[in-house]
Amino acid sequence: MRWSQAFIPTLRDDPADAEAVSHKLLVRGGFIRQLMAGSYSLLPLGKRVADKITQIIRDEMNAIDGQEFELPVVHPGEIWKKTGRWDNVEGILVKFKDRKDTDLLLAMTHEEIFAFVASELSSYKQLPQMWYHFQTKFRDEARPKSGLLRVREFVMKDSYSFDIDEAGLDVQFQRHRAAYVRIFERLGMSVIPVAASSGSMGGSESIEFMVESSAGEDIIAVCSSCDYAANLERATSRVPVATDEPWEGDIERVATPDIRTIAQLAAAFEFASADRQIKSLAYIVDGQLTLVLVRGDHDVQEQKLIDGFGTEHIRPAHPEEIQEALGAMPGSLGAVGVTHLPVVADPALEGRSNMITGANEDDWHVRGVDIGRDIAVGRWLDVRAVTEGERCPDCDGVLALERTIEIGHIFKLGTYYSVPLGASVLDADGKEKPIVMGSYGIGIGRNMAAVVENSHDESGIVWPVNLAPYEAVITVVKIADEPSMAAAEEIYRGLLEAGIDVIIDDRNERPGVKFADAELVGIPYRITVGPRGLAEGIVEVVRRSGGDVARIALEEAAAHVASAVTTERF
RNA sequence: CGGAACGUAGCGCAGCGUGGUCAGCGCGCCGGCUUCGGGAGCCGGGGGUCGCAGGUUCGAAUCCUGCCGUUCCGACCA
Repeated sequence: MRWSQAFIPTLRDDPADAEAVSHKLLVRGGFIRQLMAGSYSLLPLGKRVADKITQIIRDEMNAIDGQEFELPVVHPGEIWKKTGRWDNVEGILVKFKDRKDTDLLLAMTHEEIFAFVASELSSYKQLPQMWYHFQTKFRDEARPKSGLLRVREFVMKDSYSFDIDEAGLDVQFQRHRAAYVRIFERLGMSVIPVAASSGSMGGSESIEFMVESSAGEDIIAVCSSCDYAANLERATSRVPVATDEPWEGDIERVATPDIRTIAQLAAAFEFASADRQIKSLAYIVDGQLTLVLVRGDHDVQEQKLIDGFGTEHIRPAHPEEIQEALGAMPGSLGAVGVTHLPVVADPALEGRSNMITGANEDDWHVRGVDIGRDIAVGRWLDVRAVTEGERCPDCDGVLALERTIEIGHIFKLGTYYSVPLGASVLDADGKEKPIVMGSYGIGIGRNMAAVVENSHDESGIVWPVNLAPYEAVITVVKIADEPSMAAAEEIYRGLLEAGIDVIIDDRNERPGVKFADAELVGIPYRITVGPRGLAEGIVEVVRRSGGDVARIALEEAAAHVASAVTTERF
């Protein structure tokens, strides 16, 4: 490719509406342009990178016996009604009608359609199967942001496994896990697989693949000394066993005028430090007001409530609802003596005594509370958000919290989709059994952005050779100088013959402009050809990553760079 | 969905308070000359229904109303 003929619209200034580094650099480097909120056009450079990511994923999917499909992006509503998602998925699912007034939708994922195709399977002898495709998804996200990191329309590689039983699913799940680790390695990212919440749509186990980034939206807890890592949505930790000072006798009322918060109470009474308090939160769970108790210095992780109760219909109760149910306002709530409402408590409270909590009467608390004796806990449920510095649940290490981007996610689905869609086979005994499914996704654009988040400097993007839109650029310092052009053309031909993705910068621009563009775009190797070097028979080879400069004889330049590029590919 | 900000040339912005040569600047773009190893200089150009629609006014980028769009914080995110 000749740069003078290429459409590579680089910009000097950051786009005004970009915040994330990857967003700024991908726009400035001429990789993407926004069409509307959460929707981007891939320009030639962006398309080249996306294709390389796609090919790496395809390789690895094929390596675990995946078979590539291509399913439609517009689906009949009917199929989604069978699994319930037509009605259950709120907001992000775009529905519309065709001219015959048939309900249609834009695919936000493809479980239904793959399961529908899989209903053609009839015998356990045909299993296992592993199917995948690269296809556009549309999710009408309430808040797209950060360029390619969170969009509404995007291409995802999603694969689906089909097995006769859980044991088979385990195998496919583990194969995917290993394949994903290889994929992210080849994309140049150090990935952290973490245990994740599987959401409410079926599924027993899920692993998210996270990469550290300040632009990320997820927080994970990582152990300093073992391989424990989990999304904060389900991370756990060991809480040191508390030894409560003994309290003789019954609970005692304490007047606490105008005290509404844990901190105020702790400040007011020396016996009421936050870890001695019981925080009582009122949630509406499936329409039922429910008390959720955690230690005063702990916070509730709402996803744990959702997972624990198995419903997404959870929200904090309104003050009026609380007043009606408990006779007091938030700030004075407690579960002592509460038997008419479900009470859920975090295990960190188990066995505690001599605690203090709200009296369900404004301006009053009670002290001397023994959880086992005084509170009718209906269910112990880990609902607590882990915090930085707590002890690892698996070893003696300490947990650190890290902000991350989710770049892949694998799920065990079970029979959630196969049952309603009739995807079943006969087993060896001639009995009909629903196919056990798994689903596994990687977003192409988000991965492109994640790589940029992790690999850039002040000058621009630093692509790994595996993803670079061009692996080498030949920068002709002075195109009017005929020996320079001739030498550059010679190297160009040599690299093309060696199968290197090369672009020759033959623009009539000043050298500084070309250098800056090459760095912004992030091409791994730059060969600078100019009169100064040619006078000595050499050209310069600059490595984008690290900036090493090598002076190479003109005749050897193409072979030198071809060899460097080839050894870096994997 | 709650809160906030913004919308003027391809990009980045000023101008709106106190309506009237306010249609402007920088970069980019086109032509010319000089330059040419880190985002050149000079000269000359092209380019905008001031997001859209109403309204107020003799007169609206500027004031009022409505709408649309984009971004940020939060909620949400199979």
